[in-house]
This record gives sequence, C-alpha cells and structure tokens, in this order.
Amino acid sequence: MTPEPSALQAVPGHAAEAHAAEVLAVNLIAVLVAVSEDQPRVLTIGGSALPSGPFELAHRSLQSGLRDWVEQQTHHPIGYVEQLYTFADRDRGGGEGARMVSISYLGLTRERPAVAVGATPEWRDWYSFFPWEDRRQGASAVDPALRAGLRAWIASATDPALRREREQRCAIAFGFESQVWNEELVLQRYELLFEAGLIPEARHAAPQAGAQTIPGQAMTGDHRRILATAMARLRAKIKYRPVVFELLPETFTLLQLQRSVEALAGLLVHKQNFRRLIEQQDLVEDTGAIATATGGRPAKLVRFRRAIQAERAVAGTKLPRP
Amino acid sequence: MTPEPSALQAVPGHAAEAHAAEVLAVNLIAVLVAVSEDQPRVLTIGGSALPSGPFELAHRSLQSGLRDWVEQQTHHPIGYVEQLYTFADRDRGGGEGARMVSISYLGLTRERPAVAVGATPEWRDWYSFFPWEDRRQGASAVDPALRAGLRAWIASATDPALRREREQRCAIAFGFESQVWNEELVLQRYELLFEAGLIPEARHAAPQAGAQTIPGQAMTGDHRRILATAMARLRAKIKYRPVVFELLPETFTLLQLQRSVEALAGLLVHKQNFRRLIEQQDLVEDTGAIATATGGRPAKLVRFRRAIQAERAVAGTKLPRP
DNA sequence: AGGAGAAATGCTCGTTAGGAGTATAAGTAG
DNA sequence: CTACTTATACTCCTAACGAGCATTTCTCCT
Repeated sequence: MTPEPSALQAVPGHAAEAHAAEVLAVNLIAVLVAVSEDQPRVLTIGGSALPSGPFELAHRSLQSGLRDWVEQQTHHPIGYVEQLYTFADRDRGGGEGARMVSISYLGLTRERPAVAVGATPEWRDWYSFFPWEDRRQGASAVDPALRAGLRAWIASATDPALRREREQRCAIAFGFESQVWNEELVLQRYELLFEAGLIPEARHAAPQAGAQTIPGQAMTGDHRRILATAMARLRAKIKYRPVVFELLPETFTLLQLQRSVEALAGLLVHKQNFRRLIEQQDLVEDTGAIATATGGRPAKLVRFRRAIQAERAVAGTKLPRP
Repeated sequence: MTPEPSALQAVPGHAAEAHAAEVLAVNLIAVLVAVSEDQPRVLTIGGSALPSGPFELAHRSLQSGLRDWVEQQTHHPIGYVEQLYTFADRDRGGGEGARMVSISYLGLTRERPAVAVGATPEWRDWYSFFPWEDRRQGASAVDPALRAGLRAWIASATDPALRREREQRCAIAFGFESQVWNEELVLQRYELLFEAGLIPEARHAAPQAGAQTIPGQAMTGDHRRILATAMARLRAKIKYRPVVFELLPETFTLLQLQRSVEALAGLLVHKQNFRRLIEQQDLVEDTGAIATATGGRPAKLVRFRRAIQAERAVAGTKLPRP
C-alpha cells in the first residue's frame, strides 16, 4: 500500500509542496426538514438562513460533525441524514486565500411541538420560499407572475436561437405547453428564475435593470438554492425509498401518510391507488388501535414496518433482464 | 441580505474566531470511465490509484477544477461529470491540523485509442478490481471464495442476533437465498466484504487474524471504495438517464449500445426487449449508414438523438397522480 | 331522530410497461 | 451451398398503474 499520494504530482506545475499551503475553510450546511399540520417545514436561523457551521478537527467525520451540532441545536434525534452537494463557487467565502467549501446535507426529523414561534432557530414552511412549488390546490397563485417574468426574459433574447432555447427550457421545467408538471424539477425551475433575474438573490451576482421579482421569500446567500436541491432530492427519494416515515410519528393513519407525501411533493395523489401502493409494498402494519376520528369514519392506526428495510433491497430495475 | 454568516455562532462554544484557523486541504478525486471492447475501463495512475489532485484557488469551481486537470491528463473532452461524494474520515490526510477533505467525481469519456499500455496514466478494466461484479457469464468464478469468506465471517459472530443480522445483510447484498442479484448494490457488497476482512485494504484499518482475502486487485487507500461508489451510481443512472451515449462513438449499432450497457451493468439483457425500450423512448435515430458486418447481418448505424435531452424531462414518477 | 358530510375501505375496469419467446431476413465464413 | 451469426419484426402474458364507483362508519347539524 503506497502512502496517500497526490497522484497528480507528476504533472508539471503541480508540485505537491506548492499546494500544501492552499488550505480552505470547510463549512457544513444543513437542510433540516419536518412535516407538521400537513406542511413541510425547514429549520432556519433568523428566518432566512439555513443552519451552518464549520467542520472541526474534533469531528469524527463530516456526517457525525453535522449530527453533533444539529442535535445540539434541535435537541432532536435526526433519523436520516444524507449528503446533498459540495460546492465552492468563486463568489462565496471571504477574501483572498480564504475561499470556502460548503458541504450541504439533508436531514429528516419530527418537528418538536415545543419550539416557540419566532424563536431562533425557527421552523418555516418551505413553500414560503418556493410558493410556486405548491400545486396541491392546482396551479399556484403566483403562476401568472412567473409566466409573465419568464416571457419577458425569453423575449429579451435578441438571438432567435437563444430565444428558442430559453422557451424550451421554460416549457420543460414549468410544463407550460404540455401541461405536464414534474415536481422533481425544483432546482431547474429555481435556476431558470435566477437566470431570468426574477430572484432577488440574483441581483447581488449580476445586477440587472429593474426586472421585477416574484413572490417567495429570499434567503441568505445561496441558501435558497441549497433548499431547492434538498426539495428536489427529497421529492425524488420518497418515490423509491421509505423515507417519509422519518417525518411521521410512531403511529399514524394512512391519510396522514398521504398528506405528508402530498405536502412534500406539492401535489395531490389518488387516495385509493395510494393505499394500494402502500399495501402491496407491505410498508406498514396495523397497530390494532383506531385513530380518534377527525371528522369521518375512524381510521386504523398503523406503524412503519422497519423490518422492510432489511428484507428488501431497493428495486428500481429498468433493464430488460434476460 | 445579511452577510454570509456562520449561523451557528450563537451556539456556546462555537465562536467563529475559534474556527477561522481550522483550515483543511481539499482534494479532488476522479473516477474516469470509458468503455472499449465491451469492457468498462477506469483511468488509473500507477495501476492502482485514481487520479487526484488538490483544489486550487485558481479554479473557478470544483467541477471546473476537476475538468481542467483531467483534460490536461487525458487530452480528452469529458462529456459528462457528476459529483459523487465528499468525505473526510479521521484516518485520511496527514498529521495534526492537516486533515484532508476529498471530493470525488464521476466522469464519462470515450477511451482514446492511442493510450499506450503500461503507461501512467493507464486504462484498466474495472472488473479487475471487482471480479465478483461481472455476472455476464453467470455467477462469477470468484463467487465460491466470496461465499466461503462471508460464511466464515457470519459464523464468527458469537451473538446470535448479530449473526442473523450479518446473514441477512449478505443475503440481500449478494442474493444468496433469493437468487436475486441487484447489480446496483456495488457499494453495499464492497462494504460487507470490507467488514468481513476479506478486502486487503481493510487490514490497514483493522489488522485482524489471518483471514484470507479474495480475488480482485487492491487500490491505494480507499480508492476502491470510491470506485465502488462510482460503479453503483453509474449502474443506477444508465436506467433513467441517457448517459451511456457519452461512452459510445458518434455512430454505433444497437448491439454496440447493448453491449456497453451490459458491460456497465455486469449483466446480460434481453436483446429484443432492449431494442424495444430504446425505440419507444426515441433515444436514437438512423444515420442511413450500415455497419460493416462483424459476423452477421449488417446493422443500421444509429446516432444518439441529442434533442431528446431538451425535449423531455426525466419521468420517474411513482406517485399515483390524481 | 334523521339527514348531510367526511373519511375509510373495497373492488372493477382499461391501458401500458416489461418479461419471455417465436419467426424471419440478411449478411459472412467455410 | 450450408452453417453460423446477427438484425429485426411480432406475439403473448402478466403485473403495475391510472381512473373511477360503491359501501361503510363515524361526527355534526337541524
């Protein structure tokens, strides 16, 4: 076993010594998600920033570093943590020689009821940052503003090829022509709006003429982009991995489960088929208890079958096996 | 917009100043994949290390930093680059206060024919590192050795609960009982073998009694784990994103395409159904040309319809829409 | 008490994607 | 001319999925 080499050292101009000095600050950023009252929430600091903190030498690993201080913050066990993305764009970080590398994580937890409103940290509805992503009541109210802004951006391209390209990107991301809304394209939509100058955070990067902005609260730095990444990842993941259960109490009804999925996806689902899906996958089991009715026939209380994690590997095959 | 804060600074014991000094070296690691002669290859340095190099202040972003020096190495355009994972385990990096954070990437390219064999860098068959992952000829020849080693590891657990847990993990990852081999579980399999002490690299971390190791060439440090991550990601990705085409020449036959997919997946697929899949998704278009036959009826040469990238967003829905 | 409303639960269709296999066409190597 | 290899076209079957209808069992209102 050779000692950990800088394998590139053979390349001219890449002498290892020259780089030993190039050290960077490493930051951990958490998107902590919970669902309560059928709304997805995200933990914020000061209302518009994601919790973040430096990676320290004392931490065993990146993930344990994140867990350490998130649990310190929330006094909650985080059931599920997943790395999102690492980035180090030029405009981030401090001055010369102090560039920052940020490693973002998605964490799922149950919202602690006792968190005071207005406190720091505070749970906020994630759709307050992305109002256009909530389509549970049909196309959202902010849709016309988006369309108008995007149309203006498309029209502002003088090159016809560029105009067509923008048009197509918008059509796909927002389903303008085809009426097909893909709830997973959260990040693509955000980036289009950003490019179009409709996002206040974009002003800082590229100050434009006074294009008007759209509804949706801004966040510190590029935290809203990170939140978009987390939303996209979670919306994709709930479809092939039983992660929703990390957000639910120990026992719950099928409707509660459905409402949570709908909250995350920003879409309504077909109730009967949703139940069929859950049942045929053996995801839950009866507890024997009955939910105190909330306005209809009482529902069975079920619990997540943790055994399923062990029994089955994820399927996800799409190759025509022989 | 508040200035980029360390949001955790309010937490006791986390004063921002105390951490400004904790800076770390950041390393970029590339898993560069190509396919030639129906074999997946990975670019190595010195035969057993992945190319890696420091992230420098001069780089615009992490990804462009990676692109810069990979293209410098291979003199190839890399069509596709994707971030894999960032890690910073305690046993990595140098001495005190110089811990290393490694950011790994997956890159796809076409193998340049003119690369000399035995050179540094060198393309190597990725199954030389993971012989058990190639099941195109049925269960691989190394299978018995794996089973024996894993059985010994299972039996070595004195606690019956632990033994059952190990048994189940092996059954899922390797499909022992159910005969179901999930080709995406590359990383899980590697980690099981690692835990079982069957991987030479594990010796360094936890020197055990002389459990025997299994076929498959070792790599520097934890590079084999990173390669496993890349293989798993790529095997999953080819199923829902048209990334295989990055590995193929401009025009190709459907069989070439199929063989490339099989090479990556380590599995054979049903030819007719594979073609149906490709056709119904409109992934390729005729070039009009015919392939000079390689031993059968001549095949149409097709090319990837790049337009598809723009036309369609990825589907991937599993929610019962209303 | 009786009826309206809300939610739970059960079942039925029709369509489609995917797995598996048969049949035929069109080349090359002897 | 024949054997072999690969390309290409269909057929059949089943499970999964989208879209409904119908019935049951509660609470609440008048």
